Amino acid sequence: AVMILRSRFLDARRKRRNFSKQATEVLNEYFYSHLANPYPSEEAKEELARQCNITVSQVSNWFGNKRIRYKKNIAKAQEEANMYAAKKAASVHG
Amino acid sequence: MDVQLQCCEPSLDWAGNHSLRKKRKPYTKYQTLELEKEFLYSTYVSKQKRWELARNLGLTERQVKIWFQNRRMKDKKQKQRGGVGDGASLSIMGGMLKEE
DNA sequence: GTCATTTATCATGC
DNA sequence: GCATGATAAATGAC
Repeated sequence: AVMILRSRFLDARRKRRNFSKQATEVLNEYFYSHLANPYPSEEAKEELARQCNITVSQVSNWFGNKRIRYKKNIAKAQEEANMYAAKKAASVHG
Repeated sequence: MDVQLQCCEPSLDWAGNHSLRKKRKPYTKYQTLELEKEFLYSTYVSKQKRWELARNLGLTERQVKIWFQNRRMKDKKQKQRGGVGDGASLSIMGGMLKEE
């Protein structure tokens, strides 16, 4: 029980703040200019962290979330496109 | 939002299908509590203890092993982050106590 | 073993 | 109500 209380304090989710607009801009700029390989090196992460005034871990978190969510949106958009393409094809032949 | 359409170059090899991966399944409070309890005694678990934990908690030995690995990483990360006393005031404690 | 990830989930912001 | 940042399971490189 005591352990749970301590974990509540250590859990930073309960005090999450959105990054500044400038920070998000810097991160997005790097992400989309390295879209072929959006995996910044440790040095690049430190530089990004310095520019954005956040920690290296936060930079890693941001890129992790960005990659999976970007990929998911692409997949969803593609799925939607295929669905409407199939619907159109069916209506034409029907 | 990531509504930047792939107009020219959809060749993102890094976005490969890892979809055969086993889905993440959160552990129960009891499972986590027992694992944390054992972690207090030792951050490394013996093979014998690992077998017992797996059997008692309905987990595989691999899951117990990986839990301790992740838990050690979490512990290291917390220690790097300057310990427990991060300026949290005691007044917030009251709100937490009645949650459990 | 560590450690950077992937992925789902959690908790919060708005 | 989702967008977003952080964390919890799970994998794989080394």
